[in-house]
Amino acid sequence: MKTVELVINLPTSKLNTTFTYLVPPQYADQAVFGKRVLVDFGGRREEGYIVAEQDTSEGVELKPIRKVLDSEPVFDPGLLALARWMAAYYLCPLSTALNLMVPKILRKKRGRIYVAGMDELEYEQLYRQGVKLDTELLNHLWETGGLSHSQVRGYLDEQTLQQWTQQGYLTATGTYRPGRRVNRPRSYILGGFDPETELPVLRRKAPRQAAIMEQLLQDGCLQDDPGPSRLPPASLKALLNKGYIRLSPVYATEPGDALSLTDEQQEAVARIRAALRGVVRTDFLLFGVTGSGKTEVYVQAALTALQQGRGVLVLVPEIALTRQLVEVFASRFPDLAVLHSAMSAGERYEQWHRIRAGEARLVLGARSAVFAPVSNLGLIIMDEEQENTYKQEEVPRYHAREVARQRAEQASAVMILGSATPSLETYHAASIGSMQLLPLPFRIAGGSMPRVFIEDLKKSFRNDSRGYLSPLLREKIGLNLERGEQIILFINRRGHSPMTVCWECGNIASCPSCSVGMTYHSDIGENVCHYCNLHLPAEDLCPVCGGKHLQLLGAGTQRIEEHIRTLFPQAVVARLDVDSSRRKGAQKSILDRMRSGQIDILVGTQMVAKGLDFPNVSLVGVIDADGMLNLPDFRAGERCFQLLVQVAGRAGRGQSQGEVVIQTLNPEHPIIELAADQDFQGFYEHEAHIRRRLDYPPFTRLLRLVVSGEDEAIVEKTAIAAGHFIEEIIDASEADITVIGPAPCPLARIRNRHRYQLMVKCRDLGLLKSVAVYFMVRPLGKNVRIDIDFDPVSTL
DNA sequence: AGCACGCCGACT
DNA sequence: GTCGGCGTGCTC
Repeated sequence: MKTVELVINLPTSKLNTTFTYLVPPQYADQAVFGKRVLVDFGGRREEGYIVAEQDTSEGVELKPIRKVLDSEPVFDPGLLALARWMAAYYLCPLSTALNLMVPKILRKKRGRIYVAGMDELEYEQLYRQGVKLDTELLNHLWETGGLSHSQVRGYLDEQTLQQWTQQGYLTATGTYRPGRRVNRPRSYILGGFDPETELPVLRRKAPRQAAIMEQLLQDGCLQDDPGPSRLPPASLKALLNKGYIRLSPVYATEPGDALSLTDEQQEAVARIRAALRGVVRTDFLLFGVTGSGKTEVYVQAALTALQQGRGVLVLVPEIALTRQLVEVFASRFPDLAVLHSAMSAGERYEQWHRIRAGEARLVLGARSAVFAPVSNLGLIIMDEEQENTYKQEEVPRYHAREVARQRAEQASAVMILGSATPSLETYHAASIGSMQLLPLPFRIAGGSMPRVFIEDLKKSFRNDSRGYLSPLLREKIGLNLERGEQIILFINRRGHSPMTVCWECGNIASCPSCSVGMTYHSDIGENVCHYCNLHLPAEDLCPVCGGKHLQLLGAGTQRIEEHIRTLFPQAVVARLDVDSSRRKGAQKSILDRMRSGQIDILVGTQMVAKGLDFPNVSLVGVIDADGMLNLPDFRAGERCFQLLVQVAGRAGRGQSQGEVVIQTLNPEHPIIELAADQDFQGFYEHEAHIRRRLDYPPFTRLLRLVVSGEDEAIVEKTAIAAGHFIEEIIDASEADITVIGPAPCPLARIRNRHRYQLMVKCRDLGLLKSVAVYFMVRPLGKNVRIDIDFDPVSTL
């Protein structure tokens, strides 16, 4: 008899084991690796993932599977191995990790199906207890494994159906057959076809195929768009089968005839190619300043892997902020599959399906694309590897970089991490030789690095206290406008102003459920909490004392935008932040207007710092560098450096020399000075020194425990108890573990939950895990939650 | 996750 | 004397 090993789809690590079920003969063909099935588990109906198929000698008492839910497998053995690794590394339920592999549309059941809530034997018992159901219906259900709503209605009225479902005699479930796939255009090219001999034959026997071939011979390429003008599918299929035509190849350019590459690019490409051809896999750090031509190296590496018949995965922080990279890939690789969050579930599924079917061998997407079902993976490229968006902040809290590294290892694939400002972890790995460093130190367009001015706000405030722009920045903006050049102003805070203070009672408007101030948003006239997104109307009078003297302190993008408009009424000003680009297409329209020169000054949050390439921008102003520097997070310095270098890189990408003005209260701060010099090496040494001394990553492993709950006293008590427990482990093992805290999180309360955190530092990952396991297996108490985060990126 | 089994406090 | 708290263990 056939049996299957199942992972039950319930979110507990306790179920990271498999259960064996019997496959009734009628399901033998359908119940295969990677599909989901419905089973009786612990007295109820649950879903299980098939992770192995076996045969067993008869006589073993096993429960049978009830139904096969998928029409096609949702993961392959490689992805299962990756999920297993995630479950072990991040200590999450295996089923939760497997869920990540399944496209969302396949997580929603379609076509409601009713199955019997009991088998024959169980029914006999019920019958003896006086429960009388419709035997004919039950027999039908047992035979077929499930009937549709209308079929069941053939036996029962709606009310009885509802009643029986409620009592558990019937179970409503469904299958995971997705909706219709969206047809997408395909292009075909000539296969093996000899017009001289084969065309006349075709004309006689299959005139429609002949017509297609004539068209193709004439144009060289054939586009088949869905819709009324669609080519006859049967003819295309016949031609494909004969090998006369082929689906258009994956790449447009031959790897040989690369665009002219610089020496450094050639060297990088050569080393990546060697690794792709070699036996020992290698990870690379492609370290290149903005404009140094990383993209072309990616493209060449991808071409090589595809030529070897291997798949390629390209990961980007966010599709919307990486449009230029996406466009390059889309134009060079017509069969690229793109996965992003703005797509409908159906569109994503269509892409997922193309990847799984091997139709698309190159996949580009954000974080979750690391789980795309690419087979025979040869290369993973991760652009802007330092970006925090690669870290998922919900369970499982994985980091796509680490998952990618693991996937590359399992698939013997090459990995390239690309950045102009690598994370400390990655650069450290490169400097100790566990990754190969590929430097691209120069801008290829020949553009020089921008000239950076550090403006001491203390000094300019003494001279002129008006507004948020120093006289220097104001003057430079004026000059730039006269020259008809564009300007980017960067302020890492959205909204109008982060603080509303009452000068009569001293009250500061703050969120009722979080321990943060409300940010005033002038466009909607509301106060917004940036943590729980609560909107409250902004009042004219103080809500506490009724006082009239409310003042808005500090500035965000909206206030800077208004300020600029009054200072430079002749200029066209636009704002780019999540608020201004929330409406669909709004962001694209702002960027297009910027590109075509309709906008003179673009004010924005870190969105303006990333990946934009506007040749006519010759001035970048950083309104407030200190806000980034003084966050209570050990990575604040690193983040500040990265943002400053990135935003500075927006200046002078065209002909003229770019200028950058950094406004700060701490002009001598090493991070500011190093960023002004664009001195990554200096920054690395500076920051690595601090991290080593304070024992922070990359010199140790970090585990963050957040205890949260509505009752602050209980939360504090639990956190302290947790701390004591860890201390005991430390004593017992005499290992080098350090515990910091417990202490209230910098954001001490979010959504009405008080939060305390503990940081556990230890070089030995195994030991850190044993600490975490304790808290996972045994939740500490009622009304308190403990969240576990390995390698946290934020500690707020 | 849900549910059963199992050992200690306030009550019809 | 019971009813019920949730701690521990199990689900093929």
